[in-house]
Amino acid sequence: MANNVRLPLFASAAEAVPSPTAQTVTPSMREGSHVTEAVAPGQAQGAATARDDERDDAMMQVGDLAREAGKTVRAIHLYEELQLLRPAARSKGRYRLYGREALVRIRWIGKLQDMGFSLTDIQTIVRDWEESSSAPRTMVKMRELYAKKLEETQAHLRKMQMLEHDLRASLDYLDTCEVCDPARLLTACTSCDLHDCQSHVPDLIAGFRAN
Amino acid sequence: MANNVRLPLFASAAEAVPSPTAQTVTPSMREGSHVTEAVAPGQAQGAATARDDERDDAMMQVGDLAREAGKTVRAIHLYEELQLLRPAARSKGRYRLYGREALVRIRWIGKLQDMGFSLTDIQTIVRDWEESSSAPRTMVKMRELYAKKLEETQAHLRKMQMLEHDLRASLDYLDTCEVCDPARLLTACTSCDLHDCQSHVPDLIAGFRAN
DNA sequence: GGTAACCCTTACCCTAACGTAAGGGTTTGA
DNA sequence: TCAAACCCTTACGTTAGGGTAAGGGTTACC
Repeated sequence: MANNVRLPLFASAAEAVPSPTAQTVTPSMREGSHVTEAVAPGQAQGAATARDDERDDAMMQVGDLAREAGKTVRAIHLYEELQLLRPAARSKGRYRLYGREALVRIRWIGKLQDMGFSLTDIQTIVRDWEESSSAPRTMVKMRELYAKKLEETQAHLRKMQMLEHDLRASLDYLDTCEVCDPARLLTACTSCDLHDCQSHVPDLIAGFRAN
Repeated sequence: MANNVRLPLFASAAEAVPSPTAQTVTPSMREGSHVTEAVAPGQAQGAATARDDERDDAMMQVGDLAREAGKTVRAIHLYEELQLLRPAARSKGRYRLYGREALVRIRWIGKLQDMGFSLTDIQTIVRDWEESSSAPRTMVKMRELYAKKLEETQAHLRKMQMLEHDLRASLDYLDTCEVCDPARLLTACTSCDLHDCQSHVPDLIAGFRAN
C-alpha cells in the first residue's frame, strides 16, 4: 500500500451544483422498467426486494449518479472496472442502475482518495472486505489501516500548517513593498531596509532570488 | 496557473538523513579547481568573488546538493531544464557546481510544490521575477499569488481536518469490534447493536458495505 | 415511429514529475 | 597509471486517474 506520494489538495469537486442547463433533470427512467436485480453474492437474498419504492430510491442511471456525486461518468465506469462499485441492477437494455447506496460508496471512495489512498489501495481494501471470514478480524484490520492513515493525516496537517505560517510571514513581509518606489529594480531589494524583521527574510521570499 | 489539482500530501523527503553507507561524504572537489563562474546576467558583477572561502561554501557538485536537499540528481537536472535552478558555475570538466543558495532555492521549490504549485506554475513565477522591471510591482504580484494560495491552503486544511475527524469517528466506532465473536461474519454487522452512536454509522464505515 | 438525449463497450490519449538506462567523460586516491 | 566513484547528455519509460472519441444501441416523449 504505497505511501509517500503527493496527496490530493484542491481536487474533489464537492457536490457539483446541478448545472442550470439541465432543467429537465428527470430521474430518467420510470419505475416500471424490466430490471434484473443483481443479487449480491453471499448476501441475504429474499430480504427487502419489492416493498421499498416509497421514497426517492427510484434507481438512477449512471448520468444521474455522476451528477449527484460530482463525478464524471468515466470515473464511475473506472471504479466499476476496478471493482470498487457495482451497479445494483441493469435495465433491459443493459443500462446501469444504481440505488442511493452508490452515492455513499462514491463519497467513501472520494474521501479515501482525499486522504491519500490510491484507487489501487482501495481495491485492496475492498478485496479484503469481500474475502472476510470474520467480521471482527476484518474490522480490526481496517481499524489499523485507518489508524495509520490518521497519523499520516496529522503529519500532513502539521506540514500544511507550517506552510500556512510561511505564507503569512511572506504576506507580512511583502506588505511593506507597497510603499516602495515603482522605479526601483529588484536588485535594489538586497539593500532595502524597510522590512520589519530585517534579519531573516522568509523562506518563500528568499527563494525568489536564490538563483 | 491551474488550480483544482490533487495536492502533495506525504511526498517531500524532508532533509534526507545522509545514508550511513556514505561515510566519506567529502564535498568531492578541492577548492583550487579551475572553475568558470557563471555571472548572473544583470546582477552586480565584481561584488564578492574571491574573499568568501572561509566557511563551508566550497561549491558542491550535484550529488552533494541532491543529498543535502533530499532530492535526486534527476530532479535537480529537471529543475535546471525548466529554468528553475542554475548551477553557480561549472568545473573544467563541465561538472555543475553549486553554492549554498542552491539549497535555499530547492527548498523553496519544494515548499511551493507542497502548496500545490506545479513546476510549470513555478516556471511562470520565475519568469515573472526575472522579467521584472519594477521591484514593488513584482512584489505585489507575488503577494497576490501567495494570498490566493493561502486561501487555498486554508480550505485544504479545513478539508483535511474534517477527514481527520471522520477518521477519529471511525476509529471510535471500530473500537467496539474488538469484543465481537471472531466467528461472526460481516453480514451480521447490520444487526449489531454494540456500537455507541447506533444511529449514524460513520461515512468511512458505511462505505465498506455500500456496494 | 421518429428523434433527442442517454447509455454501452472498446480503446487509444494525456499530463506531471520524475525513473532509468546507455554510452562516454572526469576526479581523485592508491 | 589505474580504478572506483562521480558526472554529462540524450532519450525513452512509468504511473495514476481519468479524458475523449468511435460506432452503435435505448428510452422517453411527441
